[in-house]
Amino acid sequence: MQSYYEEHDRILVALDCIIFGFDRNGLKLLLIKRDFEPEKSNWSLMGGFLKRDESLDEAADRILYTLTGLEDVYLEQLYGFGEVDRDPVERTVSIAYYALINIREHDRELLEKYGARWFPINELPDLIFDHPQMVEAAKSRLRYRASHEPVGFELLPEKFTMPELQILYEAIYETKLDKRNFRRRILSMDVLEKTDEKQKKYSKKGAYFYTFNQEKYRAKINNGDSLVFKPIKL
Amino acid sequence: MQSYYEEHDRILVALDCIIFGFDRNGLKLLLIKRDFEPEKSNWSLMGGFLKRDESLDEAADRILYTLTGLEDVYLEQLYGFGEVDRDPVERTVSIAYYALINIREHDRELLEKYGARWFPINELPDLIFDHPQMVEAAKSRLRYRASHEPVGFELLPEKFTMPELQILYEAIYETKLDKRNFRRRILSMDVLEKTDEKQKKYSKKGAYFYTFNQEKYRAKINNGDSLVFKPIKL
DNA sequence: TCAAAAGTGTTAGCGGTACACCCATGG
DNA sequence: CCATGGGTGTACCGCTAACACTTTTGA
Repeated sequence: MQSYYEEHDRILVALDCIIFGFDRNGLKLLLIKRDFEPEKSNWSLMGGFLKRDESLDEAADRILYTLTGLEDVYLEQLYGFGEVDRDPVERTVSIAYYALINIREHDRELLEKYGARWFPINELPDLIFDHPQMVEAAKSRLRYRASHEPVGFELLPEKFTMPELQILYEAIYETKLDKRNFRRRILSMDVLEKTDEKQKKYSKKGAYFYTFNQEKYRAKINNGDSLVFKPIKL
Repeated sequence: MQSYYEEHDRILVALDCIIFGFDRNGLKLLLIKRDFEPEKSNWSLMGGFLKRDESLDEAADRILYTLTGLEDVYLEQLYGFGEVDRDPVERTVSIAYYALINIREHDRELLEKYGARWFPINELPDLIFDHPQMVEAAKSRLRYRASHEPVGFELLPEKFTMPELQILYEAIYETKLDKRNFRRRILSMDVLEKTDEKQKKYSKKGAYFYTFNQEKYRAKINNGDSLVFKPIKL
């Protein structure tokens, strides 16, 4: 009975990406200047439409790649936004994804091409449609994830210092954390490797670089060592 | 530039509902016998297609109402499933929702009409398409929600006993809990009202009925009394 | 009177949190 | 030599988890 399928509405399925980055000044979001009507030249999340021959995840990857030139980055589906009037032109459903990328590693030319800019998370411009809701949902999901899994490292370069990691967590949770307790907690997870190198850019003493040992983490998880990453106080 | 929209693919958007119920024998899922091809007469989640003039939430409400005759029940969006070949007939994206309903309150005639049946959560028949994944996702979401918010009460009648509530939590977490610790924890939330009535069906002594005080709960939340419902050990 | 489920308190150990001083170095 | 940020240890408190007996009453 193919006809059961045929009598229903076909709808535009969009994808929108909330792209997080981080530097020592805090969390950032990558936004673009929309280059078509309506809302042309207003700030928007990077988005696109789902093609018939690609999965939702593939489409999200493609859209992120189009803007940043990055592949294999952390990308997680967030929520489906489907109010009838969310797009004034035509009925669309949008599946929002959020991405965590290393803010230093993206293709500057592409960013320019799309009129993209990094905005501090607390100084966002007005966004089109329901994009502000999407951003809120993404912030909240990021907080949840970061307290249960080591996603924070996706936002940092390969080598990072404890003070940097702490600044990141403070930015995600919008709170101050105690230096000693933070270090203890993170190190007790036993998935960081201390290097001998020091970061001397931001202090005279210098801070040791650490790396995240992904294999060690996976091994723990597979061992059933549940809850390696304990929730961090809000 | 309307044409920017026009050049893209329109796709069938489906919705599927994972419907949870509960009785003293455990968690149940409401499944239907699919009545059209393909996979006709195989077990399936209750589903339907999104109409152009309704939001995703409205569509999910409608689909749930169609099967159960219930309105205003707990219904939360779960995840968007969008593999290219998830439906062999035509490309569809399905947004899964899960519902928590009181297993005693649904329209038996409707259930019969759709060939629906309650299955114990651990004795599900083979399900079509990617529905097994959807069920797994729903179980995991339910566990998360139940440890952070008082959603468990959605699955119980207005009046319920402590032993019943405990059985429910044990079913959700698939674990045994200590009676004394459980009661203390639940009562410390201070949102249950003890009644003078006793449930005498299941024991000679009888167990007191309690009711959930929704207003008290909301008041607490609005007061910023965060984390009223402490996570329950896995 | 006894079987079966309901109800009730205490304690020990662990983990979270608060807290203050020394270290290394470049300017 | 001093200013700046990096690095370290301890003590208390509260919460979690472990644990066993009494109560009620229908059969």
